[in-house]
Amino acid sequence: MKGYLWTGGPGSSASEAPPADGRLAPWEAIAVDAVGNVIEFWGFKRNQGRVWALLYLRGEPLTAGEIERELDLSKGGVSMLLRDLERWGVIQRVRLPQDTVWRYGAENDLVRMVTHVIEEREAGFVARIRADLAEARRLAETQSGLPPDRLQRLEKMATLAEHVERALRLFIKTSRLDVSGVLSVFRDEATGARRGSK
Amino acid sequence: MKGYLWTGGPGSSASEAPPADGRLAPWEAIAVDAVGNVIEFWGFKRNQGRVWALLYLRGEPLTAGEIERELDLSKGGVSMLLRDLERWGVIQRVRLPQDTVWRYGAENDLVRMVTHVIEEREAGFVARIRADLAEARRLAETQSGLPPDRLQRLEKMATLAEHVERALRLFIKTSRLDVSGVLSVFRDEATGARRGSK
DNA sequence: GGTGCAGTTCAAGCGGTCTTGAACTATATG
DNA sequence: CATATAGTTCAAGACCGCTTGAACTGCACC
Repeated sequence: MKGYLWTGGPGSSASEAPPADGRLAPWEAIAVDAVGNVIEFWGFKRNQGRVWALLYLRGEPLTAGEIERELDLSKGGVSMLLRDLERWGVIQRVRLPQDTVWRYGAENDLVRMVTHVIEEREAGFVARIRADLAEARRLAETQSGLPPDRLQRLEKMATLAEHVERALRLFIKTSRLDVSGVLSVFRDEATGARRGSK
Repeated sequence: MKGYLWTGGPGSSASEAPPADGRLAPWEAIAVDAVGNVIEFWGFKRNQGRVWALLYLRGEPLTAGEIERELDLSKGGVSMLLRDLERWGVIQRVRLPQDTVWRYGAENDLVRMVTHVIEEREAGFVARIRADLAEARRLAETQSGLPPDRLQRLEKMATLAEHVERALRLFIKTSRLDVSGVLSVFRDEATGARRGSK
């Protein structure tokens, strides 16, 4: 997640999508890219978001080949993306009765996955920072001729880090709660729809 | 902000710093790198964080040359980093009375800067996503033969986006409040210390 | 067993940002 | 004015993750 999120001009980012392949409807392309942008913003791959979004919007499971064509991705790429998404539990691999090929359907817990991964990532990251600052403090304290104000500033740094950490935790908890309401709605309708179709 | 934050092994990230230049004390190197990691995590350049941290820890203004040596950076790089930091108001350029060269001192509003930039970035980003999803919905509605459940899923997507947005806003507000207390302490002590020294 | 298609793996290339280092400008000093 | 040092700019290249595409595996069907 870097500045390149903003390098695009005033125009809508989605409209920059290359007019590549075959069937993807314009409104689908826009929605799919929007999700792709969000997911990239959160530190995942853009195409992971796009694949999930396509599967979610379609409502019924697609084959790898279909995904490949719709999103104009390479065979190998699709394989890896699907593996990641499946491992994280945001898509499901199904084999329909009289069918010989795997199909992939969207689960609805994208948000749960994002918060989960973020939580894990953030927690580990923050822990490392804390450990580093603690180590620095330990080393600094053993130094004999160190001016006291320097040590003080180091300690303030550590304090600040702790507060940021608390804020982060709170955010994750809050966003989870906030989103879970929406999620349940998601779940109810969407699974019903998928079961109903095809 | 990407996965490369985690590619480092189990060891502390700070300890991987190359044993390059001259004077930087070990505890300083660790603290400086820790801040660098945080700042990179938030979408800035690692070295921007390292420069600020060095200036903050030292308490008194340094010259560009000193920074260059301490952090083992190139002349040109230091110049650009300092310009960025100054523009954002997190360091201050000062010329001491009987001195001919510029020196740079840390301001204490690093956090204010981070939340500010994040706020701006996030707001613009979220707005774009919303616009894209709205556009997609508009297009989808004009389609005649579209199954109603598809449209429904698109709408749910938009709803979800709004909720995430709300959560984000809340986070920024909260973290600001939470951190402002710490900040004031920072300000009091640190400016005093800087004024007192040299 | 042979053929064809679905799916996986991974080295190589691409596209992006960050850093470097040399040329250039500005400023102080003899 | 000449010289030296501080500071800026920017093209070239380092660096790094993502995607591609070809080789490979697995499986079904003839």
